[in-house]
Amino acid sequence: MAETDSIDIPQDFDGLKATILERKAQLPKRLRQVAAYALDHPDEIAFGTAASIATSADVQPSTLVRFAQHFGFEGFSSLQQIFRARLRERTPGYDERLKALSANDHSKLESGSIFNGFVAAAHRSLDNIATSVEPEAFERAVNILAGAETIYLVAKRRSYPISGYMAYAFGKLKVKYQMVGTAAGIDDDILAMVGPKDAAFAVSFSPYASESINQAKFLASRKVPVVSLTDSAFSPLAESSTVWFELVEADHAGFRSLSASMAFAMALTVAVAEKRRRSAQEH
Amino acid sequence: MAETDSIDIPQDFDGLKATILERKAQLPKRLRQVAAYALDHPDEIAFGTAASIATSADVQPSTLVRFAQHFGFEGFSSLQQIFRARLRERTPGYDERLKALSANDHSKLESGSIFNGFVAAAHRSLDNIATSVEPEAFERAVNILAGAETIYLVAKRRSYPISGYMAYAFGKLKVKYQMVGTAAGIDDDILAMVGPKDAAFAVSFSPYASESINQAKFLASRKVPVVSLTDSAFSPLAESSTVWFELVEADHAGFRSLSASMAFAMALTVAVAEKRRRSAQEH
DNA sequence: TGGCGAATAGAATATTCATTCCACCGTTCC
DNA sequence: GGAACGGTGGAATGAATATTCTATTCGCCA
Repeated sequence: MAETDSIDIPQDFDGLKATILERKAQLPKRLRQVAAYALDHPDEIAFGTAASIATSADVQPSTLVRFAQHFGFEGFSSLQQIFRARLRERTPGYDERLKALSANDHSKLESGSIFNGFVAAAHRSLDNIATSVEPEAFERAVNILAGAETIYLVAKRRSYPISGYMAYAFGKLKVKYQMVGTAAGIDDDILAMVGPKDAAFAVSFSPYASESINQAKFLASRKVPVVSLTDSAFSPLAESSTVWFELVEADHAGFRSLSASMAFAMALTVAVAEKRRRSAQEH
Repeated sequence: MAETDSIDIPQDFDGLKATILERKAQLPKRLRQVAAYALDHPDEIAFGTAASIATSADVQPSTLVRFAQHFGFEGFSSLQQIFRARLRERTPGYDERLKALSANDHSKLESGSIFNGFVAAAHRSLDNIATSVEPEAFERAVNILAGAETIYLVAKRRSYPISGYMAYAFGKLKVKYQMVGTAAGIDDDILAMVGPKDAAFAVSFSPYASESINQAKFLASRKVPVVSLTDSAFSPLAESSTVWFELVEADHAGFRSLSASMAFAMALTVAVAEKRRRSAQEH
């Protein structure tokens, strides 16, 4: 029926928008009406049903289908997917960064796309963290750790580099800390020394290392405040935590980024040291 | 039937999330499963159908309805509205988003500016890395490490988390590696075993840890190819390296980010494993 | 004015969907 | 040990949906 120029069916919202604007002049009355409505109310298209949209746009449902088919889509539903994808991907700055990435010539080489992928994932993670971490909670976490005598760092496996960095930075900043879980066996001895004046920072992402979870539980049972960083509100870590942060790292090829966690760890570390410096000055 | 406590039906996503977390412990198995999925994949709930979501969450469609009713909603559809509203409200415009960043911002609170600073520094680092790393050099580095029998990881202090991550990832990927510099004293013994079939990856940023430099020199003298990551063309590490990458991390308050280095390390790790997998398939 | 083709409206249809219902299972409480 | 109960899976149901089909209208040119 309609000439299915399968070559130039718009694949994303920007492409669709461009195509619509291009052909807008040649469009029949009702289809133009739909075009205008679609570009003015993209959210409605994304969420509404054909019937509800038709009513809003003062058009028949069948017109929507014809509109979609006119642009090469199979039907209204597949057109709608474009509008939905637009809302999904709506991570700020994401498009521009991706374009900048593909502009360099990494992708030409075999390993290049892997490199690009991880840089992009790191960007996404960072975009995400800025909105997901609540300033008040962060402030509370800083207060807890700044008030502690010794800060216990709990992290295993994939999270270990994070506590590793914090250990280094705390050392430089003359903040007393103790890593839990470096060498096997002595963890219990270390944990036996904790007191209510101390505090802990725990990091664990799915799949959660059972030792970290247990150690956090133990600390909580000893009335030691626990600040934790994890990837789900349902993380078993959250139960044992006084303050916890949900941080979903973007991934590439199944390997999750660590960039957001690292940035968080750095900020927390420095903020704690800064807080201590200030309160020391006051006395 | 279900006691419709019409007073506390969550009206927005945040309220719903709070309610879910509150009752999480008392939830039956399947409902908890749905709860976890819902909070971890809100976009899927917003756009998917009950059937598709049920499949993804490994649950029956009816369970979704029961879940919704359990929280006071009439059915799944009305619950879904909450998730859709969440996407609607997300400020779509780019400039609006910037406004949101500074308004919803951390900088009001004491520690907030520190947090923002580190996230921004991480972004800058990542923006930087994409242009400063040459694809050809990256490809060469991958080839060198992929061809090695054992990969020696050299990093101290601030760089240690990077090699720490690589060690974890290499372990998962079944790539033979050896960390140099974990415990004091045994480094020499470890290095005594290196052969020309091996390769090394060294990381060191200014101020360069002298041990890392010396170990890299030693490796080079043994004809072991060294891939290195450092922050200056004048780095003493560069002299001993077969391939080296200059990577300047942005800093906040004098603390340099690690995000770019981490992204680089991940990319390198996965690219090496991928290369090995492919060449293994060919034979 | 008359005729022709594209465009449209609106009913008809087939599909998909959320919801309901019921039988089964595992616990808990007499 | 058995009854009661909340939780669960899965099929049945009826509503709602996108799409198709056809009669009608509209715009255009002779």
